[in-house]
Amino acid sequence: MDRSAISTAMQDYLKAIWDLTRSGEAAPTSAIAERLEVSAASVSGMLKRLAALELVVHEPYQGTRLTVTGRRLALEMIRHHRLIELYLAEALGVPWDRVHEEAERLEHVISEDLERRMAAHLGDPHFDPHGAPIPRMDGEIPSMPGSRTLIEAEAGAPLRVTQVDDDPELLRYLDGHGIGLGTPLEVVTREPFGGPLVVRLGRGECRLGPEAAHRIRVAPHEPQESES
Amino acid sequence: MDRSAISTAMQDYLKAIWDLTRSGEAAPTSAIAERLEVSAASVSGMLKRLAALELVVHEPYQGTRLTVTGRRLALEMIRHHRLIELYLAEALGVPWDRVHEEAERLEHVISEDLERRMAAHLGDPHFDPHGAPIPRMDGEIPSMPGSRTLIEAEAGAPLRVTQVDDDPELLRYLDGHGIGLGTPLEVVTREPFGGPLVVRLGRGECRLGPEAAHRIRVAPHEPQESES
DNA sequence: GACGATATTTAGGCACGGCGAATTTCAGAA
DNA sequence: TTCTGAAATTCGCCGTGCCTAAATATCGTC
Repeated sequence: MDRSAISTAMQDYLKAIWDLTRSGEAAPTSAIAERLEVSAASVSGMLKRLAALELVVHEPYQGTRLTVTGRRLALEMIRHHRLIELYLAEALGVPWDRVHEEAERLEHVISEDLERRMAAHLGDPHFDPHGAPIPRMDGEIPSMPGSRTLIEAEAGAPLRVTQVDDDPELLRYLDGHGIGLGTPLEVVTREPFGGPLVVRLGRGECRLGPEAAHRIRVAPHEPQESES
Repeated sequence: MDRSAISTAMQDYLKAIWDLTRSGEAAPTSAIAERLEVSAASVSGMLKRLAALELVVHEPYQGTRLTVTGRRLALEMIRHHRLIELYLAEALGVPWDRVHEEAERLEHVISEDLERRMAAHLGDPHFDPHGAPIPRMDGEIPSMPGSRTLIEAEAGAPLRVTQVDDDPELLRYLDGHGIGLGTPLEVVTREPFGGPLVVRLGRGECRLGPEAAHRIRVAPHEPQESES
């Protein structure tokens, strides 16, 4: 079973299911429908087709998981997507708020040969322009130790941005505040009840709503050595 | 009318019609069918749809031509295709016998922004890796003065290869004989009645069948200055 | 004016992916 | 336990897109 045997719509379903099952929970039909902006009826129909191809295990009324094959195909598409994003940003200077849309179309049509050439050109990178890990060809996913959302971060410690959501609107907002991947910052105060979060950026300060803070991940700026 | 309004199949029909009408003659339905490997009935059906969109003028039983809009779209795809071929060859080292296939899929999905970035990266090139002209954004097509097929070339004059057909099998064959774009050569003898053509390549000689000679274009190696 | 080549129309097939409405199932509250 | 609302599924259907074979029509030529 290889990717040319399934439609791009199916590939998109697999990607969505992979993402929704990251927590370990089976993906609810309604969540898939919301993600892909289609009706629940459409999702049920597609899940039946994917199950017939043995790409997912669909437990009626209980949710859906990927099979080994389904996971392999999902990761192949995600790998394509993130490699393309990074390639476009690095090699062609496409701004980080536009790479996602372009990659969404390209990911379905590049050959494995081209994928390898892009990866080699970039030095087999581990993270895309938004800090998301690029799955390796063997299915392993690089990790970023100590990474958590800005919401979860403690105040007063030196942090750096490790990952941001790829929503173009958020990315442009962050651009406007001088926040990018690797930007050092520190949580100053956290207002309760959904109030804003104040962060120090260089010599300035900046207030971020909880919506944004949820979609930014950070890690300690001076990572402590840990004995293995 | 922009390209997102028409399917990739329609885009392929427009490309084929553009190529078949280069001579000035309207494209016969059967020629389109042969080119795209579909039945004549399919072509008639598609031509009706393209005519309804005012992309072609279809004179029943007389052949088909592109409208101004149809030509614009056809050239846009051809421009994409050839730019992508060159980009893949130059930036990623894809061998010239594989760029066509990859470009055939990519040409339908790249954005205009990406097209411009690739062109800029390559220095706004005029010819693709097979020597085919890359249409400019304004619709002009770069020309290669003095270019003709190897079949038409006179014996004894210094020539250089300016263009080759993009058939992968031919390209690999030429690779095997050390013939590439720009390769200097000279016609030694031409056998009549479909016999082979003998060319001098550097210090060696090589026999080419008429099939190959038809698909290779050459120009004088030392172009004479002509007063304008 | 008849023939062969070419083209078109007709009628239909099939894959795909989607939807609304009706129905079923589940899980938690009463 | 029974009810009930949310979630999921099934059912019937639609529309697009592209294709085909067979029947029909047209063209150019002898």
